[in-house]
Amino acid sequence: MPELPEVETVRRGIEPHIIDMRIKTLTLSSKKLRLPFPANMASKLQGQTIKSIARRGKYLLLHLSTAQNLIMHLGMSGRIQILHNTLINFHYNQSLNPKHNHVIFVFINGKTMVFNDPRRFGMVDLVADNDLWERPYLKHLGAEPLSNNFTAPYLKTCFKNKTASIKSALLDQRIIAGIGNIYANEALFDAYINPLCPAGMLDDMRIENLVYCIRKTLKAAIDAGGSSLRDHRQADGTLGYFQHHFKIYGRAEKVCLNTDCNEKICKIQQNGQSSFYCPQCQKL
DNA sequence: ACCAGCTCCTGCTTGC
DNA sequence: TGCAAGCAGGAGCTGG
Repeated sequence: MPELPEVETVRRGIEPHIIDMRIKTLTLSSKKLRLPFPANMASKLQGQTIKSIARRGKYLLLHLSTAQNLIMHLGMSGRIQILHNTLINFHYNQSLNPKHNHVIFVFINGKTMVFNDPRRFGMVDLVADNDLWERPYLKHLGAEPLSNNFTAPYLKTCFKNKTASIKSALLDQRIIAGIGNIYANEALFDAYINPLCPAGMLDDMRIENLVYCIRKTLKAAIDAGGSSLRDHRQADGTLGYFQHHFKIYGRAEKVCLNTDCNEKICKIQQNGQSSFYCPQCQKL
C-alpha cells in the first residue's frame, strides 16, 4: 500500500516526465473516488503547465502554472504511470486494468500520465495556492518524519498522557505524516517496542530511538524504490523491491530474524489492522 | 477530548 | 471446478 516511501518513489519517478509539461487534454472517469472530482476539473486543467511536484505525507502536490495545485492521494491501490505511447502500452501492459483508470493526462508532447485505482480509496483535488494549506486533509497533518521538525521532544509532547497504543499513534497522520501499517510495524520491530505499548508510557530513551528507527526504516524503503506489495508499482511501471526486506510485516508464525531469537512472530488485530511483533524482542 | 470500531471498495486467497 | 467468505487498509465518521 502506498505509504510515504512509495509516494516519494512515485514523485521521483514521474517528476522528470511532467515538469514544464503542458496538459493537452484531461479525461475523468464517471466513477467517484473517495471524494468526487472538483467541478469542471477537466476544463480547468486543460492548457495548464505543471511547474513542480512535491509531497506532503502521503499526498502528491502538483503545482500548476495558474497558482493552482492538483492534489493526489493513492489510497490503498492507486498507481500513477507514465506511458510514452498510449496505444501500445495500454495494449501490452497487463498490470493496469484500463477500467480502473480515473484520470488520464495527455501532454502536448504525446506522453500520457494515468491515475489508476481499483479500490477507489484514492483522491484527487484541485486547490488554489491561497487555500492549499487550509484544506482539512492537509491542515492537520503532523511532522514530516524525514524533516528536521520530527524530533524526540516533538514526539514526546504528542505522546504525553496518551493511552492509545504506540501502533495507533504512529498511524495517526496528525502526529506523523506518511506512516502506514507496514512501516509502523517495521519501525516498532526495529525499535524493540511492542505495538500494544501505550504511547504515553514510552520513556525518553525509547522515544529517541524510535525517532531514529522511523527515519532509518523510511529512508531504507525509499532507497529500495518503495515496496510493490500487492498494488504498488513505480511510476515507470517497474516493480519496487522493498517487500523482500520486510523484517516483521507479513511474517506471522515465522521465526524472529533477530540474532539468537527463536521466537515465533505473533499477528494480532489493532484498530482493525494487522500488527506483527516478536513477543520476545518487543517489550511493552 | 480521546479512543476504538465501522465504513467505503475491489481483487486475491482460502476453504468447502 | 466453482462459488462464497475472508482479508487487505487510509482516512473520515460515529458512538461510547
